[in-house]
Amino acid sequence: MSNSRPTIKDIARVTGVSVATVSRALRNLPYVAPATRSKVVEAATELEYEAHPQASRLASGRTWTIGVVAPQFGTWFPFRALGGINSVFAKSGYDVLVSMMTSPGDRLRFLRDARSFCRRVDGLVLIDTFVSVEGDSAEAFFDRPVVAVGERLDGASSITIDNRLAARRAVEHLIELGHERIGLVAGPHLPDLPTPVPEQRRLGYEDALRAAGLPVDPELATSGQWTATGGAAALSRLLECARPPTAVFCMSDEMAFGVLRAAATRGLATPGDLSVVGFDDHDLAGALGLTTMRQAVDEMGVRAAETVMALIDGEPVSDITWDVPLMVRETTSPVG
Amino acid sequence: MSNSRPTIKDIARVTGVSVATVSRALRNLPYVAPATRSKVVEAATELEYEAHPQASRLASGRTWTIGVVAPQFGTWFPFRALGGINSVFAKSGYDVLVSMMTSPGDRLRFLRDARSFCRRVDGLVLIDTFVSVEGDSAEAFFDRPVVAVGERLDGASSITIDNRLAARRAVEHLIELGHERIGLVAGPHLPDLPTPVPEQRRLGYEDALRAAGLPVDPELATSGQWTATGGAAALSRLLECARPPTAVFCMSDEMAFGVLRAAATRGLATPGDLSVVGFDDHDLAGALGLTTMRQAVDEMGVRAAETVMALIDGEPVSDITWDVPLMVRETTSPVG
DNA sequence: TCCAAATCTGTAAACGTTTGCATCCCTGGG
DNA sequence: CCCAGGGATGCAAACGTTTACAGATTTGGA
Repeated sequence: MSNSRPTIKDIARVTGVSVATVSRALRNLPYVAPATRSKVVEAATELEYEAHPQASRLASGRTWTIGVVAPQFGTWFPFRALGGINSVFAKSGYDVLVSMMTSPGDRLRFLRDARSFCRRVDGLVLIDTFVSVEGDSAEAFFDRPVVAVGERLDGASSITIDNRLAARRAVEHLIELGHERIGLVAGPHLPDLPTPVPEQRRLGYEDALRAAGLPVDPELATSGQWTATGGAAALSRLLECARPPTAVFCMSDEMAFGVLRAAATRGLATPGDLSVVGFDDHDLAGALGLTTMRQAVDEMGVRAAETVMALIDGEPVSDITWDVPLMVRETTSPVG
Repeated sequence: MSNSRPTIKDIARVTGVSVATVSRALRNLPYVAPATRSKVVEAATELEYEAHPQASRLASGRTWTIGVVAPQFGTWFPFRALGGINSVFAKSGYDVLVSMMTSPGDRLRFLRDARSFCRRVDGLVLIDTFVSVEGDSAEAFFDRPVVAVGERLDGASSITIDNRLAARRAVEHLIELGHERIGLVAGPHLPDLPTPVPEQRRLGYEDALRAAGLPVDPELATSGQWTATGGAAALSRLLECARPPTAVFCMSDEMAFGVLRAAATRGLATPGDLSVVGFDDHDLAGALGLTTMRQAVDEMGVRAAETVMALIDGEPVSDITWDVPLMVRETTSPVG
């Protein structure tokens, strides 16, 4: 009659043991006789039994679910990270619950909903959210282990990069090639997205210049709005300078793509007339030959997933700084 | 003492009614006196009560969760769709559980795990998965309402585009500009990803040529591997023809980006020497000035989300074909 | 005034697990 | 031979809701 799925009771009846023993046998708990265990396992496979997720979650308190919070507005970074995160959890038996913030302002909505969101998950991965948890530590506020990728958060493990150092390295690469007028295409500091990232990268840019004894010319720094279109516009502005740059450092690859495009439409050769270095190692960077700083986002995602599982298992909070290697490709060359 | 979250019993005790009444009051069920309801609601907000998700799921059978299955290998399309889907569910109180397929071969793993995955969700959105459900209809197999985006599935609602017609329109655009030698940069038909998409787009390409009385020259069709790098290589091959094309149609924007890049490094002007039209309207297409066929993925995602909710509410299966408008930008011009 | 229907509320049984505790059995050391 | 201790199992109480059912109360029409 009932073609619905078998319950633990069915297995118990078929094998002639109690539900408690079935439960223990199937979860590999100790104190189950080998013979009993195999009998139970056999019956379970036979009947295609699988524990009812909601029931076992209610009883055990474990949800076997990880919440991932990501911004929807930056498309490339979070998706890549999500891929890395997912690949780990798929193997480990965790479900992945995603919550996306559709606009920077959504951070507020998220914080308001956070407590109810948290009840559904055993742990949390925050990607580039830049939520600030007033007072409380993250773990206390969310009542769950938290790992943040791309940002640092009190009471949470974090997977970050050294934005300042990476930016400095990018600019040093240009300096080593002999460039002295180096433009900066910056991501703006959005008023409702309190990220220190653009500031850090700007400082790294200035670090490199100063260390080389070069002047920091404010005329050479302009905003690219974090978009390719904005990057194109930024280059136009830079080229109108009295002494235009021979190279530019862009805070993101997307902006660099815009710069590349704008240069091409103006008949400027890259890297002949203009060297360009980006930041991210976007999916398309390799194919388009863009020299850039590689942020290995998928690997960071993998690490984030492993870290949150470690936290759940009781290991202490940790901070990891990921390396950002320079990928030299075809958009940078000696000045000339 | 206990600082744990309040349960429905606490509300019942505080307000002096039974748990049943509390449950009914908070879920806006009928047969609750207005005075009682407001008293309960007040107490609930006061105590910051929120129903324990696992408990209510166990009791009601509703999970208030939607499963989204997406390929991880095509980065742009699924992430955009996920964004659209999420924006709807965030408002509707559904959680979004994602499962990503890390390789085309993962479709098999997914099918194996599908039944257990399904128990956690009320409905399913499949993005470009091309799973084939032997025999059963999708709804019967998954035991849940299903909507497929980018593909058609028996027993599921679907949100698709007319790939053949869209490709035809793209090529017609080139023909109208006077081009007669039109190359095709195709996505290959992967052996373990049974998608009809590349075949359909190829047919559309041929439709347009034939309708205009132009020959279909097999030398002008080559594979771009669905990647920018592959697109660049594809153009090299096309240019080695005895009579190279004056225009190319690419089955994806990513491949088109590669073509654009390869043209530039060869000193070919776009669109002066080579017109290019892509397919997708990738995030970067606008900024790079690529003429392309616009697949409004986020809107399709929104529609998919609405459709799965409709299915859950008992509405019948439906098929929607989404329009794919031509976005004329700066990579196509009259043959010269 | 009376009765049926409609509205409101409570009791208690699900939902399908997990787990603390008690029990029984077996083994081995003294 | 006895007893301690641990392995193996079962019983039954959670876990925190939802919901069928049954009373209780109110309403309205005759």
